[in-house]
Amino acid sequence: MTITQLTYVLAVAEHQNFTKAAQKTFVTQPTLSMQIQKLEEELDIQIFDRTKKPIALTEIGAKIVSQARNIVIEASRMNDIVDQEKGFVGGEFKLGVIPTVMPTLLPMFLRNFIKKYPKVKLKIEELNTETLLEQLKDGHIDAAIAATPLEEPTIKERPLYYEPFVAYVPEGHRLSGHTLLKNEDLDLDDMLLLEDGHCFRNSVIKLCKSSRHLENEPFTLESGSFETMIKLADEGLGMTILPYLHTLDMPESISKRCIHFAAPKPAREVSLIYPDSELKLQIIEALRGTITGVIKGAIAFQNVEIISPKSS
Amino acid sequence: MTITQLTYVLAVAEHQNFTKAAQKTFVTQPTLSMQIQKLEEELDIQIFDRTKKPIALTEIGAKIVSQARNIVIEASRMNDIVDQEKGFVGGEFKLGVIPTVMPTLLPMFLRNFIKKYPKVKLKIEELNTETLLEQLKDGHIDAAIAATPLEEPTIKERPLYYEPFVAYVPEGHRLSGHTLLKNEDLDLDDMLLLEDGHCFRNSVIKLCKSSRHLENEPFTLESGSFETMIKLADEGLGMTILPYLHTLDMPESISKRCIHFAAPKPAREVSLIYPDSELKLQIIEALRGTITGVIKGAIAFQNVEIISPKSS
DNA sequence: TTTAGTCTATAGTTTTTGACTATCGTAAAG
DNA sequence: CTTTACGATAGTCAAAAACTATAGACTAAA
Repeated sequence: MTITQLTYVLAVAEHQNFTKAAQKTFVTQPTLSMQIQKLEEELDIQIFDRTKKPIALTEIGAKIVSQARNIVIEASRMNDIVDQEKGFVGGEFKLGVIPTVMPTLLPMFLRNFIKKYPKVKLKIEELNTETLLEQLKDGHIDAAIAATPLEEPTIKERPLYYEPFVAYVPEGHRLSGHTLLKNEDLDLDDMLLLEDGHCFRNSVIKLCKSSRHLENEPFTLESGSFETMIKLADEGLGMTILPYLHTLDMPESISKRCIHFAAPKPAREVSLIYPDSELKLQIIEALRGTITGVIKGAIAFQNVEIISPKSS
Repeated sequence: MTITQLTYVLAVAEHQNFTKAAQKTFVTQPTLSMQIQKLEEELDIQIFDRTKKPIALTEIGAKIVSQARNIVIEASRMNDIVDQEKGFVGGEFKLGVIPTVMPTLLPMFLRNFIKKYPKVKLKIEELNTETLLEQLKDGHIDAAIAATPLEEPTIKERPLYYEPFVAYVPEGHRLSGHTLLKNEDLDLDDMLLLEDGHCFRNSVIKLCKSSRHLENEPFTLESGSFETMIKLADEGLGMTILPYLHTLDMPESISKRCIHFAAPKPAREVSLIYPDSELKLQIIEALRGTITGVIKGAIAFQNVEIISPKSS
């Protein structure tokens, strides 16, 4: 049994296809076939059921794969140890980011980060929280930025900052003219929401405690971007809630209609999350350091009330 | 990096000597030298400091070795998984046993065990608790039988049975003639103890709560075997405490001088202990099953008070 | 019912590497 | 100053891991 064989097994288990797995592991398909056969022979057990289409794991195969993953994770941690010792922070690093954080946070720290850690090949993907968690668990991404707390048992959370919610209230709206809002002022009925799948949507729904009817809305308008929602609000279709950082680079004409909440301000906790295998911890720490560094200038610590992103 | 290389590293780290490590891993010394060099080159780090005599780990080397151990343990667990699936219980298994349990428990279950699991090559060694724990931690033995609770963080305990203490009171002793004893009746002054290093000694000292002077005894007689202690007691040098199983195969002439304790009987907890890596768990389970099976016939469950073996 | 396409297994070959024997170099011990 | 102990190096061989080419099985479309 070799670590290489185990990575082959993991690749096949993931792609359910020898050919694709071979590409992903940068060997030819026969190589991969033979090595897996050899491992099966050595353990004297069938890992894959090749009669099924697509190829499937046998019962014992599933256990083998799970253990193989442990071994491969432990093995790759060896490099982490060495890197950490050398003070080297580099290599490929895949970061997932939720859509409502992506456009505001990224420009703030990315330049700093790649300057400070030029050897890290950062690959950033925009994904919703659900997909983020899946991909963290199966190792497709190394870490992610998401709204927390998520209370996932195998995922660790390191808070980065607390971002207050800000209300965007168009002219003529019943709340227009207020200087400070309270949670009780909100009503789901005239609230424009992000489309389903955004965790920010859940937070806003939670915020509107006075919600009368979560289902059976006669009609609702939902959009995928805050910019659209602001436009819809200006059309008189209601108000909306924005995360604070989104309000920073707005033209005066729009930002003047933003109303803050009274303390404790409702806010979302934005965290760096990663699997508890803690691979590439030195890069995760580097990311966290950079982000908290730049964010300090933008968000002063305030008296906040954290709104959980979890639905229900 | 291969698993083989890691086992070589572990062997060298353990023996602090390439030649011995090579013997233990069944390869020649140059093979081992080269593989370790190759690993050091791959990681671009020095694992061993070869200038020191005997050879020493570098600072980073110690971390590497620790992680190598993790990987090798996870790898060997792969076999466990396969064995468990096949219902196969076999292979070499090293069991440590404390001296005061060895002669009584072993004959009771050994025959049963090797009959039921003929493929297990059981290697049994008599060791004191301290050595037992060391060797469990560094993997020299797979499991052990010892008096518990030990409260070792990395060691798991599975109680096998509770063995009451029995007093051996020679003719003419102040307690002779009693039918039931109480803890308060005991006095360290006329108590014959096993020599230092036996955990049973600690238990007995704990049992004699009324001990006046743990140190500065004018003179004490200590022996390594219960048989000697019985003889010494018969010579009028005091009384002694025996574990219940020891009293079972005694001639009537001796057993008639054994006095039991009143409930709750002081007793020792005898457990199967093993590292929390839980390697060879299926053999450990097999052992536990066999022992608890045979012990049921010998020790009825009774109202007992557990005396910890830890010397406080 | 062919036929083309998709996948995995097999055959044959080359390259890599793990292991061996023999021997050297060096540092501590006699 | 030699001897011994121990790790490194050189050179060789065999096992094994990789590759290319292709066969065989199965699916789905013509």
